[in-house]
Amino acid sequence: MASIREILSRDPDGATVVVKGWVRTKRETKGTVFLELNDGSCFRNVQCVFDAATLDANSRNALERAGTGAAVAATGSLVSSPAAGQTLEVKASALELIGEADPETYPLQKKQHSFEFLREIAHLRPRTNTFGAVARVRNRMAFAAHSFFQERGFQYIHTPIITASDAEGAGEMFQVTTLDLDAIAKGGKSVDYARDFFGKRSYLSVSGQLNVEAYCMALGSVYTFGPTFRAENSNTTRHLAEFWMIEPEIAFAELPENMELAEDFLKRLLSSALDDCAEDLEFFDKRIQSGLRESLEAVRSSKFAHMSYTDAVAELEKRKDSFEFKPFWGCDLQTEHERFLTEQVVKGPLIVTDYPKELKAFYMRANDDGRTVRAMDVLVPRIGEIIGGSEREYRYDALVGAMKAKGLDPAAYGWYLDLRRYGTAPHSGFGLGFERLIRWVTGMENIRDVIPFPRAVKQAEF
RNA sequence: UCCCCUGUAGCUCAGCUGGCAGAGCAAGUGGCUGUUAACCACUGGGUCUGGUGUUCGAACCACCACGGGGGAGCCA
Repeated sequence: MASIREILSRDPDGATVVVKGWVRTKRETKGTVFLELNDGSCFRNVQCVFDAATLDANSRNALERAGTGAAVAATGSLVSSPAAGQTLEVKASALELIGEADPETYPLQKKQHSFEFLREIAHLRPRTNTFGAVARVRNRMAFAAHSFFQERGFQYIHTPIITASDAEGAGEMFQVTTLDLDAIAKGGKSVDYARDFFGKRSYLSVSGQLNVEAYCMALGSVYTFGPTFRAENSNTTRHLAEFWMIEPEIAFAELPENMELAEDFLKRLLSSALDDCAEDLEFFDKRIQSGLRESLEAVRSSKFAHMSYTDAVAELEKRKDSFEFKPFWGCDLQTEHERFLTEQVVKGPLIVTDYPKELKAFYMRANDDGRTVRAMDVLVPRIGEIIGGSEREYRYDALVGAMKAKGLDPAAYGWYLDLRRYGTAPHSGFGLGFERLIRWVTGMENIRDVIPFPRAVKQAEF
């Protein structure tokens, strides 16, 4: 059986084809019925044309009951279409109704639905234009990410999802337990984690970075691409409790090389979207966010701007009055600051480097000035921070000092410190939020609409 | 966690100062010789999110709960 994508690429030579898919719309005139089928293989539908008078009873009955959402198989010949709107169509001679969709109750109609409504039927929304396109782009972006790294000799490392380290320092964690919480609550006793599955408290990982650093110090260029869990009580269009993160880590590399990698990586992903998902992107450009393609094209052919945190703050201070939060050296860059820098100052992606050490994690390489670290955040217009990375602190004493300064116990990081004790070397890496990338590439506003089944605060349906 | 908005038909919404529950789309039926957001006509469709209160009378006012959205913080 050929996919609709494949069928639509053929010549209209009258050959017999069987199209299996789901009915998107049905249009009827007295003698002719038009059925548009989609099978998810591409954005476009294939139009099947039925002459009711020439159909046998079975097909006529199937056609009558084939409403929006029904699964059907149409048999006919592939011909060029006499009407505008499509070049090819299937002149159908038979229709089989595979799975009915009662039009009285099927929630999807042949009209536009709000994303809020579609979120409530997440199991059916992939059957819409928008969510089908999102899924295809998402797939392609994952493929492009692997291709990019594999072509450059990076090794894909599977870092653990469960961790017993409660101090990875990247946010609230979900606790994992096999203890019977109901029984413990009823018993009124305190929890004895020694009796838990791992013999101690354990959590879902908030980052694969610390683990992948170990493999970086053995295999050179490595990356992770896996699910990540954050139990933050954040309710925004850009946070999820469960999301996918890509984290490359490169050995013997300092910050400039890291920035170059991040820029090459993002450009490669954009190129793949523009070239490999042209049809889907055309839809996003037309219906979701106008000017999308042009802005992605512009990024692809631009050079990312670079700015130190200190210079960024100086830039912001010039326009102090236009901000709700007044910028000052040492402040965290607010959303409004990030947007100003990317959308007004550099009008494109911006890499901000060398943040005050107080704002960043313990593992970042300290600069000689004693007050900044070699961090780099990639900010993009509309989205804000899409990548957070750094050169890592590879000097044992400096790393222990940074831990203590942050109130962390070096003893809890024994194996991580071993990496600095034996054959340590400069290395750098970053984390890319995959869903944020998809938001950027598709123009979709809400991060819950670029992952199939979103998990967020008070939201774990489906 | 904080701030703001919102909840009325399957969907998107209107509903004035408190006085008989509305529209468009969808669905059903009929019509139409090729439609493509098809078109035309007709029909059915409601616990106005839930609770409590105020009132002769509540979709509308007050309070509480729940759901949805947006913004901020946290971050990827």
